[in-house]
Amino acid sequence: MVKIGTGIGIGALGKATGVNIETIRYYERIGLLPKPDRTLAGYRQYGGEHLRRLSFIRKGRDLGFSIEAIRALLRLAEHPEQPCEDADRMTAAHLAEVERKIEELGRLRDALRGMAHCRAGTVAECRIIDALAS
Amino acid sequence: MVKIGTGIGIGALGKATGVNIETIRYYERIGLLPKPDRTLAGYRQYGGEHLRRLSFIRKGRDLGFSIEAIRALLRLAEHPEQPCEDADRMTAAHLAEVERKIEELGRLRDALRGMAHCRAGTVAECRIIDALAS
DNA sequence: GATGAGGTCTGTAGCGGCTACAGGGTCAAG
DNA sequence: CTTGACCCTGTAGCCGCTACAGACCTCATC
Repeated sequence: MVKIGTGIGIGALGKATGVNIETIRYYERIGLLPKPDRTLAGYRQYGGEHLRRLSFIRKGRDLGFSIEAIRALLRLAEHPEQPCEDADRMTAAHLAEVERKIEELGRLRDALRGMAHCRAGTVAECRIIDALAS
Repeated sequence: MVKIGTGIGIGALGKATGVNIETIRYYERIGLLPKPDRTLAGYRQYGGEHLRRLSFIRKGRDLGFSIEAIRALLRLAEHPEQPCEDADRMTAAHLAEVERKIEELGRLRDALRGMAHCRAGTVAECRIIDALAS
């Protein structure tokens, strides 16, 4: 291992953040995670800043924010003196979207519950098939 | 218009079923909807069977079934003498998946509600950014 | 018969957010 | 010196569409 400065490899970064290695490389490719230094052999070497940034991304993804939303939130986080209206607006919009999806899925669930557990016997009298075919 | 037999065009089929024209062609391409006859000019001509089948597909999609699930359900619907266990099992599995998603989104909603409506003022004290960065 | 508006055709590429290879290089331990 | 774990690049695939470009066809109107 040829070390240039101190840092961790992509595997360690992945373990530390819970992000798949391939995903980390993907984030680099789309410019979400800055390109790290490389060892002489060409291995990526990450530092604390990368770790923090990738954790941020991971948490944002876990909360369901889109990549573009996270990009915007990262830009905001880099400018602590700015007002946080934008972050608030984005979160509210995302929350509304999540609530909308919950309602939609709730309606779906009710529809599915209403037709499931068909004990008719054959497809000819099956309530499920019938619900779709009618 | 060169008519061969009687049938409706792709636009009329789309309107009748609420399915986008491009999507109809897509369904044909992936073998979900059988290839229709063509007029001499090469226009697709759909009949009642296509209409029924596409409605079935549409309803299945509205219920959130995957394309592959719908393919299986269509095969079932074509064999009315068979037992409908499979349809029941698929619906139950899908219902469970929908319920799982609802719970997951509920957790997401709670997390977002807990951090939203940040009135801190600047990003430096923003609860939203903080939640992601910490 | 010319024109224009709308419908339709094929083929291909793009979306989001990864994920999965193939085919190679690198490194440390035994 | 070999083994096995790690890492590299580049590309293609997943799902379910959607959006073109560039052509062709049909019909109503003048």
